[in-house]
Amino acid sequence: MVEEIIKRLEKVFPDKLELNFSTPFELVVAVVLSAQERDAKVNEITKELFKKFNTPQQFANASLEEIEKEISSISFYRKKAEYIKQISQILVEKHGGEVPKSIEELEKLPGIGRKSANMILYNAFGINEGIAVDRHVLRVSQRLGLTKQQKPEKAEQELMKLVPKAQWGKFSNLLILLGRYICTAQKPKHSECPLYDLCPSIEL
DNA sequence: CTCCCGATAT
DNA sequence: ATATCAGGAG
Repeated sequence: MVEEIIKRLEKVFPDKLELNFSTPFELVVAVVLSAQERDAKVNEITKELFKKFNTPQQFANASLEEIEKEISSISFYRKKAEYIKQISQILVEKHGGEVPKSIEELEKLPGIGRKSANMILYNAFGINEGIAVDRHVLRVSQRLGLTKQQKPEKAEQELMKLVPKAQWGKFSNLLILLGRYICTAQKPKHSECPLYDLCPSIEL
């Protein structure tokens, strides 16, 4: 079931995020900005933002106001500016300016939770330590009958048993795109879905 | 569970 | 008008 899902989705979607980034650190910033926000919007903002600052050192030295100004059209921009500055300071002071490659260290960063940590590990470093379960992955997994859990952390535990470890990151990336474009929250586009015939939610 | 927060789809 | 959006912290 899961193998078939991945096989079909791979034909339609790429195994990557739609967030633009050129370094692991840029991905960290983009992921923080993407909370409750659309990727297109984040990309609009990071395009200009990364011209001004794109290293932890630069963000750590920037004032909160400078950062806020660059991202003010995004949701929760004050909190996000604060997180980005704090993360930058921590990376400079405790990680030699590098993004840590463990889920424990990533989760300690303010504004980075389990979902973001998983997303960064796979998409920056190719590491499969967990499955990033966001709203899309949760919704699509439930509709496909892969889990009935309502909480992302619980759903992740169940999904990790169903999906081969080597495919965790890919699975998440593919389900996000399916959820974004086809298996949408409202009015899912069943007729365009590559998983139409194996989805238990359709003939209800 | 509430707050953070603005843009956009419906 | 208002519901929702690639969450996380307190």
